[in-house]
Amino acid sequence: MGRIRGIMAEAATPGDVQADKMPRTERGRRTLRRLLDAAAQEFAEKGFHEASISAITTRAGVALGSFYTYFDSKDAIFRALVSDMSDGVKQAARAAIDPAAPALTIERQALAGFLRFAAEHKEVYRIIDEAEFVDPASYRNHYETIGQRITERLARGGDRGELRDGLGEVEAWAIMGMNVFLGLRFAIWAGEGDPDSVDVAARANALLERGLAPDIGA
Amino acid sequence: MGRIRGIMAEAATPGDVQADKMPRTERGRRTLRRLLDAAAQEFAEKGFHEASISAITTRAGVALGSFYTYFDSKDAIFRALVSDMSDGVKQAARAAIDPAAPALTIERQALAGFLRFAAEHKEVYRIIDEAEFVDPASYRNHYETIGQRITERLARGGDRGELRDGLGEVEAWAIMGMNVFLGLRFAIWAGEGDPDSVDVAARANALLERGLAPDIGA
DNA sequence: CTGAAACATGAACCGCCTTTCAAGTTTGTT
DNA sequence: AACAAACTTGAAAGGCGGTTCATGTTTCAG
Repeated sequence: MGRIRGIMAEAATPGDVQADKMPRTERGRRTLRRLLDAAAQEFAEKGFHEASISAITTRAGVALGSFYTYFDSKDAIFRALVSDMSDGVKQAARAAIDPAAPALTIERQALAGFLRFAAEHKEVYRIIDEAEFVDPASYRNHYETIGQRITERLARGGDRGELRDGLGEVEAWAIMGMNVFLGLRFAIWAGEGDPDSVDVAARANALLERGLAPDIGA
Repeated sequence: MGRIRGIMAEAATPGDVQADKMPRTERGRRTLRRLLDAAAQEFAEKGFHEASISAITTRAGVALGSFYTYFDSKDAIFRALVSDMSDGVKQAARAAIDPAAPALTIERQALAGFLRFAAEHKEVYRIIDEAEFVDPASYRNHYETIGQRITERLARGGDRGELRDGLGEVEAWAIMGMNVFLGLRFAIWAGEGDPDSVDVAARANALLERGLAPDIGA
């Protein structure tokens, strides 16, 4: 389960910290992991600006000064989290997909996987969303990467005759926006009487399959 | 064009400020308007936390202390802006719609109107988005209200036989997410070779009309 | 014209939080 | 064992920006 698990519960991976700050002992790796876990919680609960480094170090059970052994700044740890979580979202989606399935089935699986992931990792959702303001480049990169992947899937579906030809970036972003907002409404803000992931994904998929039009002959 | 125009170029409306802070003279109304305009720019450029009240008052050509004649806090002026801009978005969408048109046409008009509005008022987009973190209640209220409106339109379309029956909140949020992300990608982040509002709205509408499926007999 | 209310001013207060640093402790290697 | 590098520590520096306030000016009703 890759990097999310990595950051959130196990070992941190190289890309997350500047090279010169990478820990070289077991103790160092443990401290780094604690800081990242604590930061994920703190940022998720308070948001970037309300979160304080001293609260992060307290949560992590580490001295304030130790923070700067691993990160150059508050921004740096936030970026590390975003980068890791972005990878996590992508892997969760990929893991939910059966690449051999028909194009529409793939989209349904991707959405259902995303909804499940969002419900289980609300903090990921919030942190990536806040990156729009704290670390815009990462935010944009996150969605552009996902958009590309969907665009490719649509093209492949077209080649196979399972989808219309000529589908492109517009349709990909439409699908992505659909997925993100359904995640916000039915995973993050989920309420009592709301439909579950599977139902939501099925309804959204019906929309993708035949649009809003009445059934023929109905 | 209602409140956006109101805040952004003309008179401020009562709901935007606490009752006890409402200006009672012409001079006061002028100062309030300058503060709101300056704040819109400042928040859009810097984001809520990087924005400073002293920068807002400088922009507005007003003394620092005067700010507190009109607003209790930095949060308060942000909330006032969000509330106003939220109304502005809704009115822009409503203005773009011909209520007598067929259901799908209405959705296309709403999207095209939104895209045009977003392109012209990028600051609105950013400020409302940042409300997710600065003023979550307003953010949620904004999207829930819009979601309701779309839900109603879908139900009416169903009644008229122009759309499938049984469309509801899931479909409404799917459409809303689609619209928001298309706005982000093709209005806010618009690049050189990108399609214009009309093309994007047309393609999105085709998606709503018939989904992704191949044309029958193609 | 006049006085009270509305509004304007900007220096200073205040708390908060990021970041630094010099001194100490632990780890791992030779 | 012994030493260098890695790591830890928490006090305090250093800034910054939101908010207050006492004083001065403008507005406008009577």
